[in-house]
Amino acid sequence: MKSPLEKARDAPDSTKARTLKVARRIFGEYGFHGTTTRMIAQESGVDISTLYYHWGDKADLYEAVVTDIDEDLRLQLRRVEERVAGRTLAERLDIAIDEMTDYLLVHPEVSNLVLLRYFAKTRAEPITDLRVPSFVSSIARAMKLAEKDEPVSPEARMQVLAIMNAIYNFVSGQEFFQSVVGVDRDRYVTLTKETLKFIFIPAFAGEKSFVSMTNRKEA
Amino acid sequence: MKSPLEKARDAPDSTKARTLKVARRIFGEYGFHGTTTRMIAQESGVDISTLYYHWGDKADLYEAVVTDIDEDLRLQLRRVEERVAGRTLAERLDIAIDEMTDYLLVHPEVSNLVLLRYFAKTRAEPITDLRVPSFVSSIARAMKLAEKDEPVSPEARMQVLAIMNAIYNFVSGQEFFQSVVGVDRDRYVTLTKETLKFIFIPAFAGEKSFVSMTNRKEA
DNA sequence: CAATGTTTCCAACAAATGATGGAGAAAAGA
DNA sequence: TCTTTTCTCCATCATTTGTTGGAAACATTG
Repeated sequence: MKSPLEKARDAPDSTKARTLKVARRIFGEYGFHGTTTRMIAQESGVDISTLYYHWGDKADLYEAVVTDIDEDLRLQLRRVEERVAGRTLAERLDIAIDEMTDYLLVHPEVSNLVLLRYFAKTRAEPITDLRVPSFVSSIARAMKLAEKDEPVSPEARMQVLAIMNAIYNFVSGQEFFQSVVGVDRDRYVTLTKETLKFIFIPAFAGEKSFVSMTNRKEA
Repeated sequence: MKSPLEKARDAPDSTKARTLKVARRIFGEYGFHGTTTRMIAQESGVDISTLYYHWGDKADLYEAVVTDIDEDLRLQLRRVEERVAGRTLAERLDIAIDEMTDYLLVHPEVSNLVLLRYFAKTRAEPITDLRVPSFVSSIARAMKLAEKDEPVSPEARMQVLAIMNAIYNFVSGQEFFQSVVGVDRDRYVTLTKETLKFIFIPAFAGEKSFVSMTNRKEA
């Protein structure tokens, strides 16, 4: 038995699948309260009541979007994980930054939605949780910041969050930051990757990187 | 002749000043569309029409909030700049991270509002621009990422944005990230500072930091 | 084909929300 | 004190927004 969400994924041309895709984009751009059901219906070329027929009320649709995005992100993280297996830490970071940046630039609503859930409250808190905690652990393990079968330390979790957030920020803030930096889109993408590597590779794979974080008092 | 905003700042107990303060907080928590004028009025203990009397319509009030926050942030950046003058780059980073983190934790609506303006569209785009571009340049100069009277390079701008965003994210995402990391608030604050230093000090002041990212002028 | 189930749209409603006019209270100025 | 100005609230309005009932169109099954 398939869940409604899985059904929508199966038939990508169906009205239901199309409305979900549009909802992802618009919720990602305007946030929960900035999005109206009419905006989604109109962009989908569908009557508003059709939306309610398929997805229930606005909060239900939003939950479906969050679940859908979480699943996409999980798959993408797994792909990257496979791609970097067996490499050195510096190489893994290099590849992961490239791949995640490229992926998110094609699906900006993913990072948009994640960031908005981090930073903006909704008046009636939605029920669905992001699967960020499990993603963070799995990335920390892939980076060998934790031993297999050992719990991932708070330090390692914070470091993973810092990396993920830095990528999300540059992707979702593209429009704004591009104008601050004063470059065109291609250059911005290149600069994003270069900057991320410039910052993170020394910290995790530089010469001093095995001096543990907590013992490091000076600099 | 004083602007209305300056007047509100002068008399911190006035209704007008109080409503602005409440508006800062609520716009920061819920974003523009997630905030209703009634929420602000109620939290301020004031009738809704009093709000309109003082500030004009919702967009006008929002603009006043943005301007107000921009000014606070500018002052804080200047304070930090003075505090770190004459030190080494590693020390400057160390101090700046501590100071900015502490400041933003006391005024979380500042980073909330900035981040929401980066990442969330509003249906009717507000007119006021954040003064981020000028802040970025001035920080880059303070970090000696650019020579005096020379334009600040795109590379340097990106690096400054990365630092600012990392701090903003950990402060504004505190509630969410704290639960991901599984620590109490005090520990989270400590971890935030440690993680930021762990990441940024090697990149900018570590041994390999003079291998230029492109053609970064060093200190 | 007939009958049944599914999908879509039109029209409408109720609540929430942004906004205002006007009366009175409070403060400032004469 | 009287007058004028500033401020606050109550009542109300118009629009937007979330949501639904029901009829028609379409598809599926017997």
